[in-house]
Amino acid sequence: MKKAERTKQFIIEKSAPVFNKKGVAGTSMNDIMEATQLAKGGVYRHFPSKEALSLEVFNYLSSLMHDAVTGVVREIPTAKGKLYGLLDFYDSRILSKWGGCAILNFGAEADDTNPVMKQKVSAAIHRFKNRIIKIIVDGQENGEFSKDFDAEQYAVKVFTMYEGAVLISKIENSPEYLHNTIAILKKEIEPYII
Amino acid sequence: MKKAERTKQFIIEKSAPVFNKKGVAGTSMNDIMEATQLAKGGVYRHFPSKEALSLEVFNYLSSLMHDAVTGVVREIPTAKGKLYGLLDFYDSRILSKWGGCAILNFGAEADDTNPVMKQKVSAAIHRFKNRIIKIIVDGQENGEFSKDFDAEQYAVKVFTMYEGAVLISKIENSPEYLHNTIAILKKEIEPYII
DNA sequence: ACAAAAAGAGACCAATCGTTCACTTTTATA
DNA sequence: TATAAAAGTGAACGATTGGTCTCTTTTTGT
Repeated sequence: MKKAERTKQFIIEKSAPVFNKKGVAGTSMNDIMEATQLAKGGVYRHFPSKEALSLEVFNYLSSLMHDAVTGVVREIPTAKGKLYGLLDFYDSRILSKWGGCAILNFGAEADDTNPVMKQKVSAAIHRFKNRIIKIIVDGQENGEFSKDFDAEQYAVKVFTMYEGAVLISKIENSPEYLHNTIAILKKEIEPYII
Repeated sequence: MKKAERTKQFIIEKSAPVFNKKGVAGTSMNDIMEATQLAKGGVYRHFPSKEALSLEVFNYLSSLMHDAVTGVVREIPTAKGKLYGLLDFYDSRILSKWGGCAILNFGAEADDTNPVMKQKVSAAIHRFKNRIIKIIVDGQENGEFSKDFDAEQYAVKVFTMYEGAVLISKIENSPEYLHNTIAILKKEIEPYII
């Protein structure tokens, strides 16, 4: 009863980079077998279908990222510090290692074909956005940021520029695009710091 | 001799929205047969493989967009007008009809798996970027824009925000994200207008 | 340590994949 | 309009797809 849970998680973790790099349609169950070193029966005992596995993989990747940012941000007391820390985190981690941003990869594939996945990506975007909004609003309430700092607008800007920067950085093989983009996003906070 | 060329182009045009929506791995030759109403032999006479077709489809979509923007921009005399016209075009056209931005769709799928496609996407990004840079530099040379308008930085910003905005607009089913993003990009030109 | 239950192995399945090819139909040329 | 060349058809190919099922192995509770 405990082994099952462990193996299920193991499969998710080993499959995650495969799905993230090759896409759901581009990943075969043989790829999963190879990544997990399990036979088919071993995988299908824990997941009813490839699609079900792919959904849990997106949940895993999405939560992994979200929790990591949460951990970084929690250690920082000020709203301004949280915002910079969050941006620095997005600058450093994601690229290359696991095949880029899951929201970008799964989102671009799912938007016209997979409503269930699409909704999960939508939820992940909302978490991404809402965390930034909350940090800014908190900062406004305790006097760190001026009231004319448009939290919603800035949050969307971080999302769009970040996703676009991940895309161009990966295609051009140059992390500098992401790095410069983060630098710009940081600079744009300054006018609103009190 | 002329029929062949016409049919080849016909196949590319009918396949384009299919590949753009479902992805290369997610599109089967049966999908292409259905979209073109041709039999398998009819398709394979003009393309040696599905991959070859997908590459020509990306070229087509990429050029289609580029040429359309070129057409819009050419009609406008001033650099400032060209820049606004270009942004307005990106705001109005792309979404929904053919399944979003080809650079985003093909790029996100290809970056970790398909070096040939990846290079084509890279070339498309360069064209996107270089056109914006040229407009700005021309505007600086004829005194429309101030010299401290960072052309490269702004061009990358347009790219990243545009691609990110297309992604969030499609996932959230709300074109307003793209619309607001374009509005922000327009506003950010103002300080540099002489 | 033992028996019952859970987990994993892997042969097997029908369906679909991308691709080929012998053939028929259409097109272009004279 | 006759004919050669080009274009398109569709059955068939082996490989691979996602998924099932029976059987063996491992884990678990006592």
